[in-house]
Amino acid sequence: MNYTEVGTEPESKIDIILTAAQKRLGLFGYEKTTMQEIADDIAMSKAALYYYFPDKESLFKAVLENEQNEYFRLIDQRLEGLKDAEKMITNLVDQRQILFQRFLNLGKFRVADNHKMKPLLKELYKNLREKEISILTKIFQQGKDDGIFGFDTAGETAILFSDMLQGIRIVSMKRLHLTEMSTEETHNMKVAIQSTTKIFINGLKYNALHNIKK
Amino acid sequence: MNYTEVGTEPESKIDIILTAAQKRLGLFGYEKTTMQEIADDIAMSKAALYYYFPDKESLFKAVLENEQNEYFRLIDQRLEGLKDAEKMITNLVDQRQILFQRFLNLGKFRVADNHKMKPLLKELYKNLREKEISILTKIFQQGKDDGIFGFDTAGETAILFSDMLQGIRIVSMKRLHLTEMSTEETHNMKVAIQSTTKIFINGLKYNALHNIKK
DNA sequence: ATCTGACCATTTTGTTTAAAAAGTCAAAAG
DNA sequence: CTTTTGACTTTTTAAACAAAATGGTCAGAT
Repeated sequence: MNYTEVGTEPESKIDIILTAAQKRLGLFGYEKTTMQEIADDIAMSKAALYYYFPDKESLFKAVLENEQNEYFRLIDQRLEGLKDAEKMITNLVDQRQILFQRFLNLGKFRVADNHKMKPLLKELYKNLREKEISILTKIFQQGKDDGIFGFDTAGETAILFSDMLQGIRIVSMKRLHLTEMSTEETHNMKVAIQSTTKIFINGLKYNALHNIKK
Repeated sequence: MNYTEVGTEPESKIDIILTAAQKRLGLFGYEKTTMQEIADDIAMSKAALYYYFPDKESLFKAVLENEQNEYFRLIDQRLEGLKDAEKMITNLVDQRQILFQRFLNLGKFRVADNHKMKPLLKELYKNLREKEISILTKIFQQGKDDGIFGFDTAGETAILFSDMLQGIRIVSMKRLHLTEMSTEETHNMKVAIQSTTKIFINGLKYNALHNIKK
């Protein structure tokens, strides 16, 4: 099209590429998506893609970074205005669950064929974890300042909690077929995570009541 | 040797085979251990192994079942005489950690190359989990009866706790090289598990204090 | 009843070759 | 000057095949 669309922001070329790459990644995963296919999808030459991104990895890294930013944007939005540390935690946990669903659909966790993707994902995941722990640390610290949570250090507690959530997710996943995940199974996982979160929070409350530091 | 050793139980052939298989499994894992090698280790022909075990899988399954039985024997021993539910839980967690170390050395969790072992391990692991949950359920129920724990059902709580422990273990593992595990890293994992256990237990105590069912 | 060497069947591993995909670049288009 | 392209090179994957290794069997020896 040689005219600017009306009533909608003209997407930048980079965004067009990212969107196409995101679709392919979600449908087929990293290895089953070729640069040529992405180029064809948006009526571009493959060489043009390399004008915007130095290599395939950078392109898909950008796609995943987009996803990640969107997640933290939503988290901020959800936590905005909340004063109660417990509510903030449960909200974050819920949102995390939604992100997880998206990443599932996005093929991020298609463990089967992500041999090549691993180094890419590792770095990205590390970043995700760090940011999440940073948010959790603030919330836990606030809960301590308000006198409802008790623990030694907020940072360590945040790490424990984050790892625990991640662990339950993995264990739940392992118990079913990696290819599919029914709504019921998703629900069971959600309940498990919520129940454990509840107990964990109550554990911190117990500590506060009994002046337990560690 | 054609004489019976003095002062020591003459090991049965089956035990000799199992011991050799266990050593190899610990050093090299399932796939990197051949029946021929085991046979050579104990100066036997490969065919003789097949006289005692119908196939490779059965042999290694027997090895792992041995390990598992040993674990539960130690658990029973440790819990014997304990009345306090909290102490029982922490004891079980400690013992579990030791089992995990052994299984690590034994190559059980060498995720890298256990493609073939999976069906075998899956069944065995399911059994381990069920027994463990059964023990945990009893302990939790006792804690509830004693009025120190609060929850809806002991069984569900046991499952949550078991999955949580397993999850933390996996997450800790993932963060380091699969091939090696230093004593420091082992220690960190142990601390993480103990801390989380503490918080979980306190969460149940909190529930008891506040008459929370769910 | 226990064990063996020789044997078979299946899997795994290497090797070669062809196709596909990643990545480059000089030059064209606007 | 920025963006885009077709033609090109290099690297990676896939297929096909042969060779080696391994699991498993069996008649017969001890």
